[in-house]
Amino acid sequence: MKIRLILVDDHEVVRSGLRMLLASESEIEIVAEAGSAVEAIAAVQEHQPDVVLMDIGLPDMSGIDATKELKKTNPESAVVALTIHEDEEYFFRMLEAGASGYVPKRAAPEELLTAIQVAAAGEVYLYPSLAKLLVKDYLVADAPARASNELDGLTDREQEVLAHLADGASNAEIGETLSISPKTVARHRENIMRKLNLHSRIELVKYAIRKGIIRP
Amino acid sequence: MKIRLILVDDHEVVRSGLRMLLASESEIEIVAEAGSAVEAIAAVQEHQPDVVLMDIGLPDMSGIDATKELKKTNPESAVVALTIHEDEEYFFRMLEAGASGYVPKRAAPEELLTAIQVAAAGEVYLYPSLAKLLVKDYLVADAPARASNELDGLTDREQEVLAHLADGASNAEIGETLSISPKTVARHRENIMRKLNLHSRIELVKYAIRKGIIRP
DNA sequence: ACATAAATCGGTTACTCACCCGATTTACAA
DNA sequence: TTGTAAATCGGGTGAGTAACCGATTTATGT
Repeated sequence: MKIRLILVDDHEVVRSGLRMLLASESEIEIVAEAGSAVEAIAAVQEHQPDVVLMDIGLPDMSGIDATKELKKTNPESAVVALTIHEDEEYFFRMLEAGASGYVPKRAAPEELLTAIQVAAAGEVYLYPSLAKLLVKDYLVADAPARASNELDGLTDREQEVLAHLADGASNAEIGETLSISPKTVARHRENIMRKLNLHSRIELVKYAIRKGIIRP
Repeated sequence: MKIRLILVDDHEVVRSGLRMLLASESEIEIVAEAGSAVEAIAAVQEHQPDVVLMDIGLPDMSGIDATKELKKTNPESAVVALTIHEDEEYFFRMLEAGASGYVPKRAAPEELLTAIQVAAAGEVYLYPSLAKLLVKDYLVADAPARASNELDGLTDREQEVLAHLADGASNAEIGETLSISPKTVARHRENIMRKLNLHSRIELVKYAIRKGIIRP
């Protein structure tokens, strides 16, 4: 079963180069080409390819927006970005648009072939320098959740009360669920606020979200 | 400049197989081997390799914890996980431990070589099925930020007031900064709460964080 | 010209909050 | 044994909140 592919790039020379390169691969069949975003969208709807090799710098619309359009009508067609851009910005926006692969034009030809095969198989190919960016993003994004467990000297009971406070419960409600007096809850709250140097329930909520105690 | 590598796996046969495979690559030099986590940590401190090829299922300590230890003392040594596990769980925990690559044992030998070279170059190699997991995680994690801009019919002024409310300001403070009566601020707050079906400032804070209006 | 929405201002009321004061019991460590 | 810390309970006060009621002015559009 051949991989049915559409080439999208506004430069004829680039397309012919890619055609030559990919023609040597018997697994790949180029069913159409496009020099603009609108041509690409039309070609995809007509041919329903397995993979779309998408440039980002197109004359009429960015490859990112083109990919979003494609994914609306033909979500089964995998999109591989092939571009000169190696910035964080373009990379992440292409992922959000629904791309299954991202390969800079400076990459080795074998890497492009790999990316196409991977995308056709429903997986994701990330060029190493960009994989690094994504991992970095993952680590900083989930950092707060992992940075918890150090709750600045709060006792067990205080942490328990904090969880309910941040959830939006009143002193009375918390007292009921924990089977203690609302005044005791208020006392715990005072101690929490003093220890954390916070002065309102809203600051408590933000603190709890930062520490991963509750979700927004 | 050869890539100096340490093999970590508790099965002698696996190590000898990898030794054979990697010996054929002139770029790679195996400087040590280890059959357990403690051996691995000692070997890394002694040889300071460019890359550590790390199994996860070790007898004394998991490869994940071993990687964490390694990264504390020798952060320059890149770790590539080579394992039978393809679960989300192990993969993400290995990333958090500081791995620069993750290759399942079922992968093709060339992919392992690529991963080692990529890791030695300071980049990150992700096997496609796992890259897909990471991209998926990225898309769901950042979904709230992108889901904003649709602020459920709030007027400009209401959004402005909401931002200050979620920041923790009182009606009086907001009135001062916006040069309007605190009663007007309260009125805006009422309208906001009715439109969003929220009933406390704390819920407003969580809403604002979900929508990306403020940071926790 | 009339309707609609937005933005503004005022009053009232029950409730909660944040902060202060006091206290006892329990438990664990110096 | 004598602290110290944690957890519990209570009173009091001024400020703020959430919820209703009312109103006017100013656009914007039909």
